[in-house]
Amino acid sequence: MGLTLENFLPYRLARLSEALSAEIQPVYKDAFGLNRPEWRVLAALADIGPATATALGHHSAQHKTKVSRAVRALELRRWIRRDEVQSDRRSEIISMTDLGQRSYCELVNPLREREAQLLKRLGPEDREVLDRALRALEEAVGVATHATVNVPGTPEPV
Amino acid sequence: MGLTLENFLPYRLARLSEALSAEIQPVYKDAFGLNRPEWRVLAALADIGPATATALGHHSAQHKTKVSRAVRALELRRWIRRDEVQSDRRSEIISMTDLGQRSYCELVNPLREREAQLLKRLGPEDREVLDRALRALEEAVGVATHATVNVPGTPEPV
DNA sequence: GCGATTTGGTTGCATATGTGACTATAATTT
DNA sequence: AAATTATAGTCACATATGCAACCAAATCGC
Repeated sequence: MGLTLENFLPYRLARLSEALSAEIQPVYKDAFGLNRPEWRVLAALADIGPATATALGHHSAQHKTKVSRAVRALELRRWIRRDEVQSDRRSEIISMTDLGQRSYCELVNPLREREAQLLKRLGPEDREVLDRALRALEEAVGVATHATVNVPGTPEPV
Repeated sequence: MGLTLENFLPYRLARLSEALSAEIQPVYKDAFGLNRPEWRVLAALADIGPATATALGHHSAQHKTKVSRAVRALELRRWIRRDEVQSDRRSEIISMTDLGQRSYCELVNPLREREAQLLKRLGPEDREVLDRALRALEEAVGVATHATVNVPGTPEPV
């Protein structure tokens, strides 16, 4: 009759996600005082290079208000810079400053390490399997940032 | 140099979790006005039967303040009831009322359906693989509610 | 080329959540 | 058994977040 929370996929994913996040968070939070939206914007910027806030939001899967606030905070730190774009004066191109670059580099290694430690707890084939499974799920819920085919009935998760 | 958000496990899980949650949420939110902590407490209660708030928190992987607030809200709805326990007057045993039972039943079927629809988008072997992968990860981050062996170096998540 | 609509981004407000302090009771220590 | 410590649960407060309204600029439609 019941549904058994333990086996309920959304619950399992949420629980896992929180656990992983709790393992990762200290790296950007305790050492640098960043919050998650800020860390993500920075990472997105490193991934795709100078871009508009909207593009960063897409690439980091975040609501535009989160991006807006994160961008302001990172700008105050002088980790990023905004430049007007003359062809469209509504938007601005966001890019990392040198300081931002350096900070990101300091940040990214510990993060990679943590992830590696995590993955090391899985066997090599488990890592394989996990990656395939996640890819399938991402496909199924239409969450792949790139190469999204925009299936008709699927509302964009913004 | 970069870390490629797309391939960063914590990010992938968080994104997936949010997407799934967004698919599930309408069922308990729009139709019943429940929020996630409330839904989870109810589900936990259905899973393990009458229990203390602490036990429900463990079983639903939620902070005690979330549980506390959810319990109050559900009590106001008359979906659950609290009974004093004479052997320990600090805690109280929480159980579902008849109304709560009925409501839960109405709730659980649409939720199962949604999950089924989701899983249907994966092939049968993908479902297999996903389950195995998640189990491995749960094991790796020490998040299994039951049968937790409490590995020495692993701090309890709450 | 002017009104209507869309898009990029910000902000006010209401809600959600975690932390730490707190009350009350139970268990442990001595 | 008195004193200490631990546990169950609640609450006040600070922060985080999403929604909706908003502004400004660009695009569309005729």
